[in-house]
Amino acid sequence: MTGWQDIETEVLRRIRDRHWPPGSAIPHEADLAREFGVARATVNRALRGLAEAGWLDRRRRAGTRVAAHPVRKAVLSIPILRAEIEAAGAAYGYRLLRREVDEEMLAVTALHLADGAPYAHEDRKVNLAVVPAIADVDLAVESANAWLVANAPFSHGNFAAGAENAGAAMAELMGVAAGAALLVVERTTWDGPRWITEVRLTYGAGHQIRTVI
Amino acid sequence: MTGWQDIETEVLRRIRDRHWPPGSAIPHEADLAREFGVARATVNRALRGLAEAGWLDRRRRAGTRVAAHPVRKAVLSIPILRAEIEAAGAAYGYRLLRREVDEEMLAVTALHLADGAPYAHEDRKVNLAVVPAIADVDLAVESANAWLVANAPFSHGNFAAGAENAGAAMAELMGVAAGAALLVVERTTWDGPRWITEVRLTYGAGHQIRTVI
DNA sequence: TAGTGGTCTAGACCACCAA
DNA sequence: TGGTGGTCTAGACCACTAC
Repeated sequence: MTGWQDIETEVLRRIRDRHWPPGSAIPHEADLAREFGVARATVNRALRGLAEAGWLDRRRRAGTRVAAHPVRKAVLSIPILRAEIEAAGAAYGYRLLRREVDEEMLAVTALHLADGAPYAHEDRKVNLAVVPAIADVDLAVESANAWLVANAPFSHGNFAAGAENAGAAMAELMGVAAGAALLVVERTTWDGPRWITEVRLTYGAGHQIRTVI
Repeated sequence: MTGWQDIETEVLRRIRDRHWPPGSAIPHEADLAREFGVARATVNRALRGLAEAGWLDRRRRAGTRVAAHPVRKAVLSIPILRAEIEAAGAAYGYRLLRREVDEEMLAVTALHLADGAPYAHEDRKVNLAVVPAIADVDLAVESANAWLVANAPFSHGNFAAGAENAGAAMAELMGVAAGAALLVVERTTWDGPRWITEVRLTYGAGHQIRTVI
């Protein structure tokens, strides 16, 4: 049996073998289809996947070439904090620190706990013009994080991760020494042209973002 | 014209509208094909994409359901440091700090510079049993980073990012105050079962990993 | 065991763009 | 303007799994 995954594997092998070196053109879909004895659509399925993964560059008329610099991509999943903590086998806890409404903006500060210990500090702003319903939610019970995920789907957003030294206040909240290096993740999300929320998550000492390549 | 992207857009709209709420089953491919007036393969193409993006859960016999917790995914591209620096419009510089061969392992420490300023510190180990050729490379000229990308393709790897306080030596190298919070990225890559390299990149103060969701 | 998604085929037309 | 990838079709068979 020859399926598209077999073809993908074989093409990838030829790229790794340098049988088809970086920058070189590989045979047309029609030729490969003849060689493997499958329909062109099957070859297309395999090559499309490799192109999406960054191994190939494909252009109409110009043909398919092996990418000069195979840019590897890591997929970073962005779970709800509660799910992240419970998936690690810890008990989830939540503490609302501050809630303020200023004109069309809701500002929330909260602490997420794992087995009672500080896990992440959440500093969030929400656009009330877009999600007015959150003004009526008791954020001491349900976190803005969880509510928004369930009730305010977004179309796209930005993601940035960096390192910062803990200030005195943050250090006390997170139970670390002042100046400790903490991982900070910032996200802004939009629903089409409308800005929904901006969040800044400061994780506890030693926390890592992990994924596979 | 009705293409698979139009169907993808429409299905996504119904999910966001909660016309098809989280956890609910959506019509079969055959029904949707009839509704949109296209072939089942076209519907399949659209739904497959949404499933890969995390919006849908699909199982044979069980049908297609809207994901209960739409786990959003960010795609993190992992470029070569030189390309990353030059893409930012800065001049790339490189300085080899240490090179040691111990049995079957090559250890390299180097500094990557952007416009002459420290950009990232690289601490790397390479398995010489898998890529013996790197032993003959003049790493003072070409970075191990660049050489490996071009000559030692890997099949998979791990990725972890965290924050650390700069020690005295690192602080001096990177031109920051001792104790400054720095972003540290660790990667291990494999070619099938064979371990290739393990690298630890310590970025300069304020550096962020950025992507879109 | 029956119903669902996964995949393949042979053919077709189209969009794009290098020559 | 011709060749290449992108997409769609109608039909078919298969793999998996809830029932």
